[in-house]
Amino acid sequence: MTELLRLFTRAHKLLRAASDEAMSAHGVRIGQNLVLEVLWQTDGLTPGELAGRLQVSTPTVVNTATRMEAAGLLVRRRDPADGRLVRLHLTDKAREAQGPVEAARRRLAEHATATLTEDERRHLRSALEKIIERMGSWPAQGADRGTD
Amino acid sequence: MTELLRLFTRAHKLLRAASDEAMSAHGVRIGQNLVLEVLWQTDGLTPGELAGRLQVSTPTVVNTATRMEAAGLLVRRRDPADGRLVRLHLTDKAREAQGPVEAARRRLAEHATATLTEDERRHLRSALEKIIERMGSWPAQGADRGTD
DNA sequence: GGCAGGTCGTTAGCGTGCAAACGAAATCTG
DNA sequence: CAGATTTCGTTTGCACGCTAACGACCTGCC
Repeated sequence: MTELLRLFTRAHKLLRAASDEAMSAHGVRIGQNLVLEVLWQTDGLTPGELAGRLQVSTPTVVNTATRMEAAGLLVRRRDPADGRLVRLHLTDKAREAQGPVEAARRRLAEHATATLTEDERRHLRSALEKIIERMGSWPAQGADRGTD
Repeated sequence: MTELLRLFTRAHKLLRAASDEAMSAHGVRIGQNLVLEVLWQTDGLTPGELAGRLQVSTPTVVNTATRMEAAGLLVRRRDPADGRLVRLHLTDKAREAQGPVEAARRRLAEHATATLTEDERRHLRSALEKIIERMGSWPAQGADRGTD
């Protein structure tokens, strides 16, 4: 039964490594991809907003943003109306990476599930959704953040 | 399609956090669990052997072992026959944790999949195995990558 | 026997996640 | 209006993965 957890860990590690490797070719590391996916849709969010959408802690977003800034993927701008806020804006470089990065991820997902039938993929997706849903009711988990 | 990767990441994060939280109550952190699972079966392995079994890099095992040593879960012993080797031996504390930790993980796995039918769990397990199998053939993964 | 090269564990440095402590800015109170 | 409180981002310090560089040890060859 707990072997399911092990399988999960193993599969995730492989997928993560492959994903990182695939995106690195386009100047994007795996942790930055989450941020990009949101900012490609909605530019100029704050670290806190991003953290909420990504279900990640704010320091994680801040640190990732710092690395992305160093990598020339985004710039920080102080919100003129509220001096506490910082708005993250993508650079052209980041926008140009969208196509290639999304394509790379699509290829990866297809490769990983190549030996699954369409039906199996649907089942997998469904099972993952159920698990995610279910884990919201884990004692120490659902308590605070996560309002998206 | 790539949403499957996102679901995977999300589910893994939730499971990992819950797992860590569940085991921390017994003095074991999530990264240490992999090492323990192997050493509970076969005590006295070297970092390199562990890394091989766990499909993890040797430095990862070394660092984890250092933390586990500090936590009183294992001791390092130089191999008398081969001075390069270090053998990792569990302490009583680590052996006593086996029951509780395994029980906690079993509870977690059952909780996470509580809304899945037995059939769905089997499908999930099968899908994960196929993905793991499949990822062995990802370009940069199994073999070393040439200059392409 | 001694040195070259291979095989170990370790260290250093980085990316990615977390929680807790901190400082600055806005807002709410008296 | 001034002080307390709340709300932000950031910093700090930790866990856990990785690669690359290093140092200790063993082995093989002369």
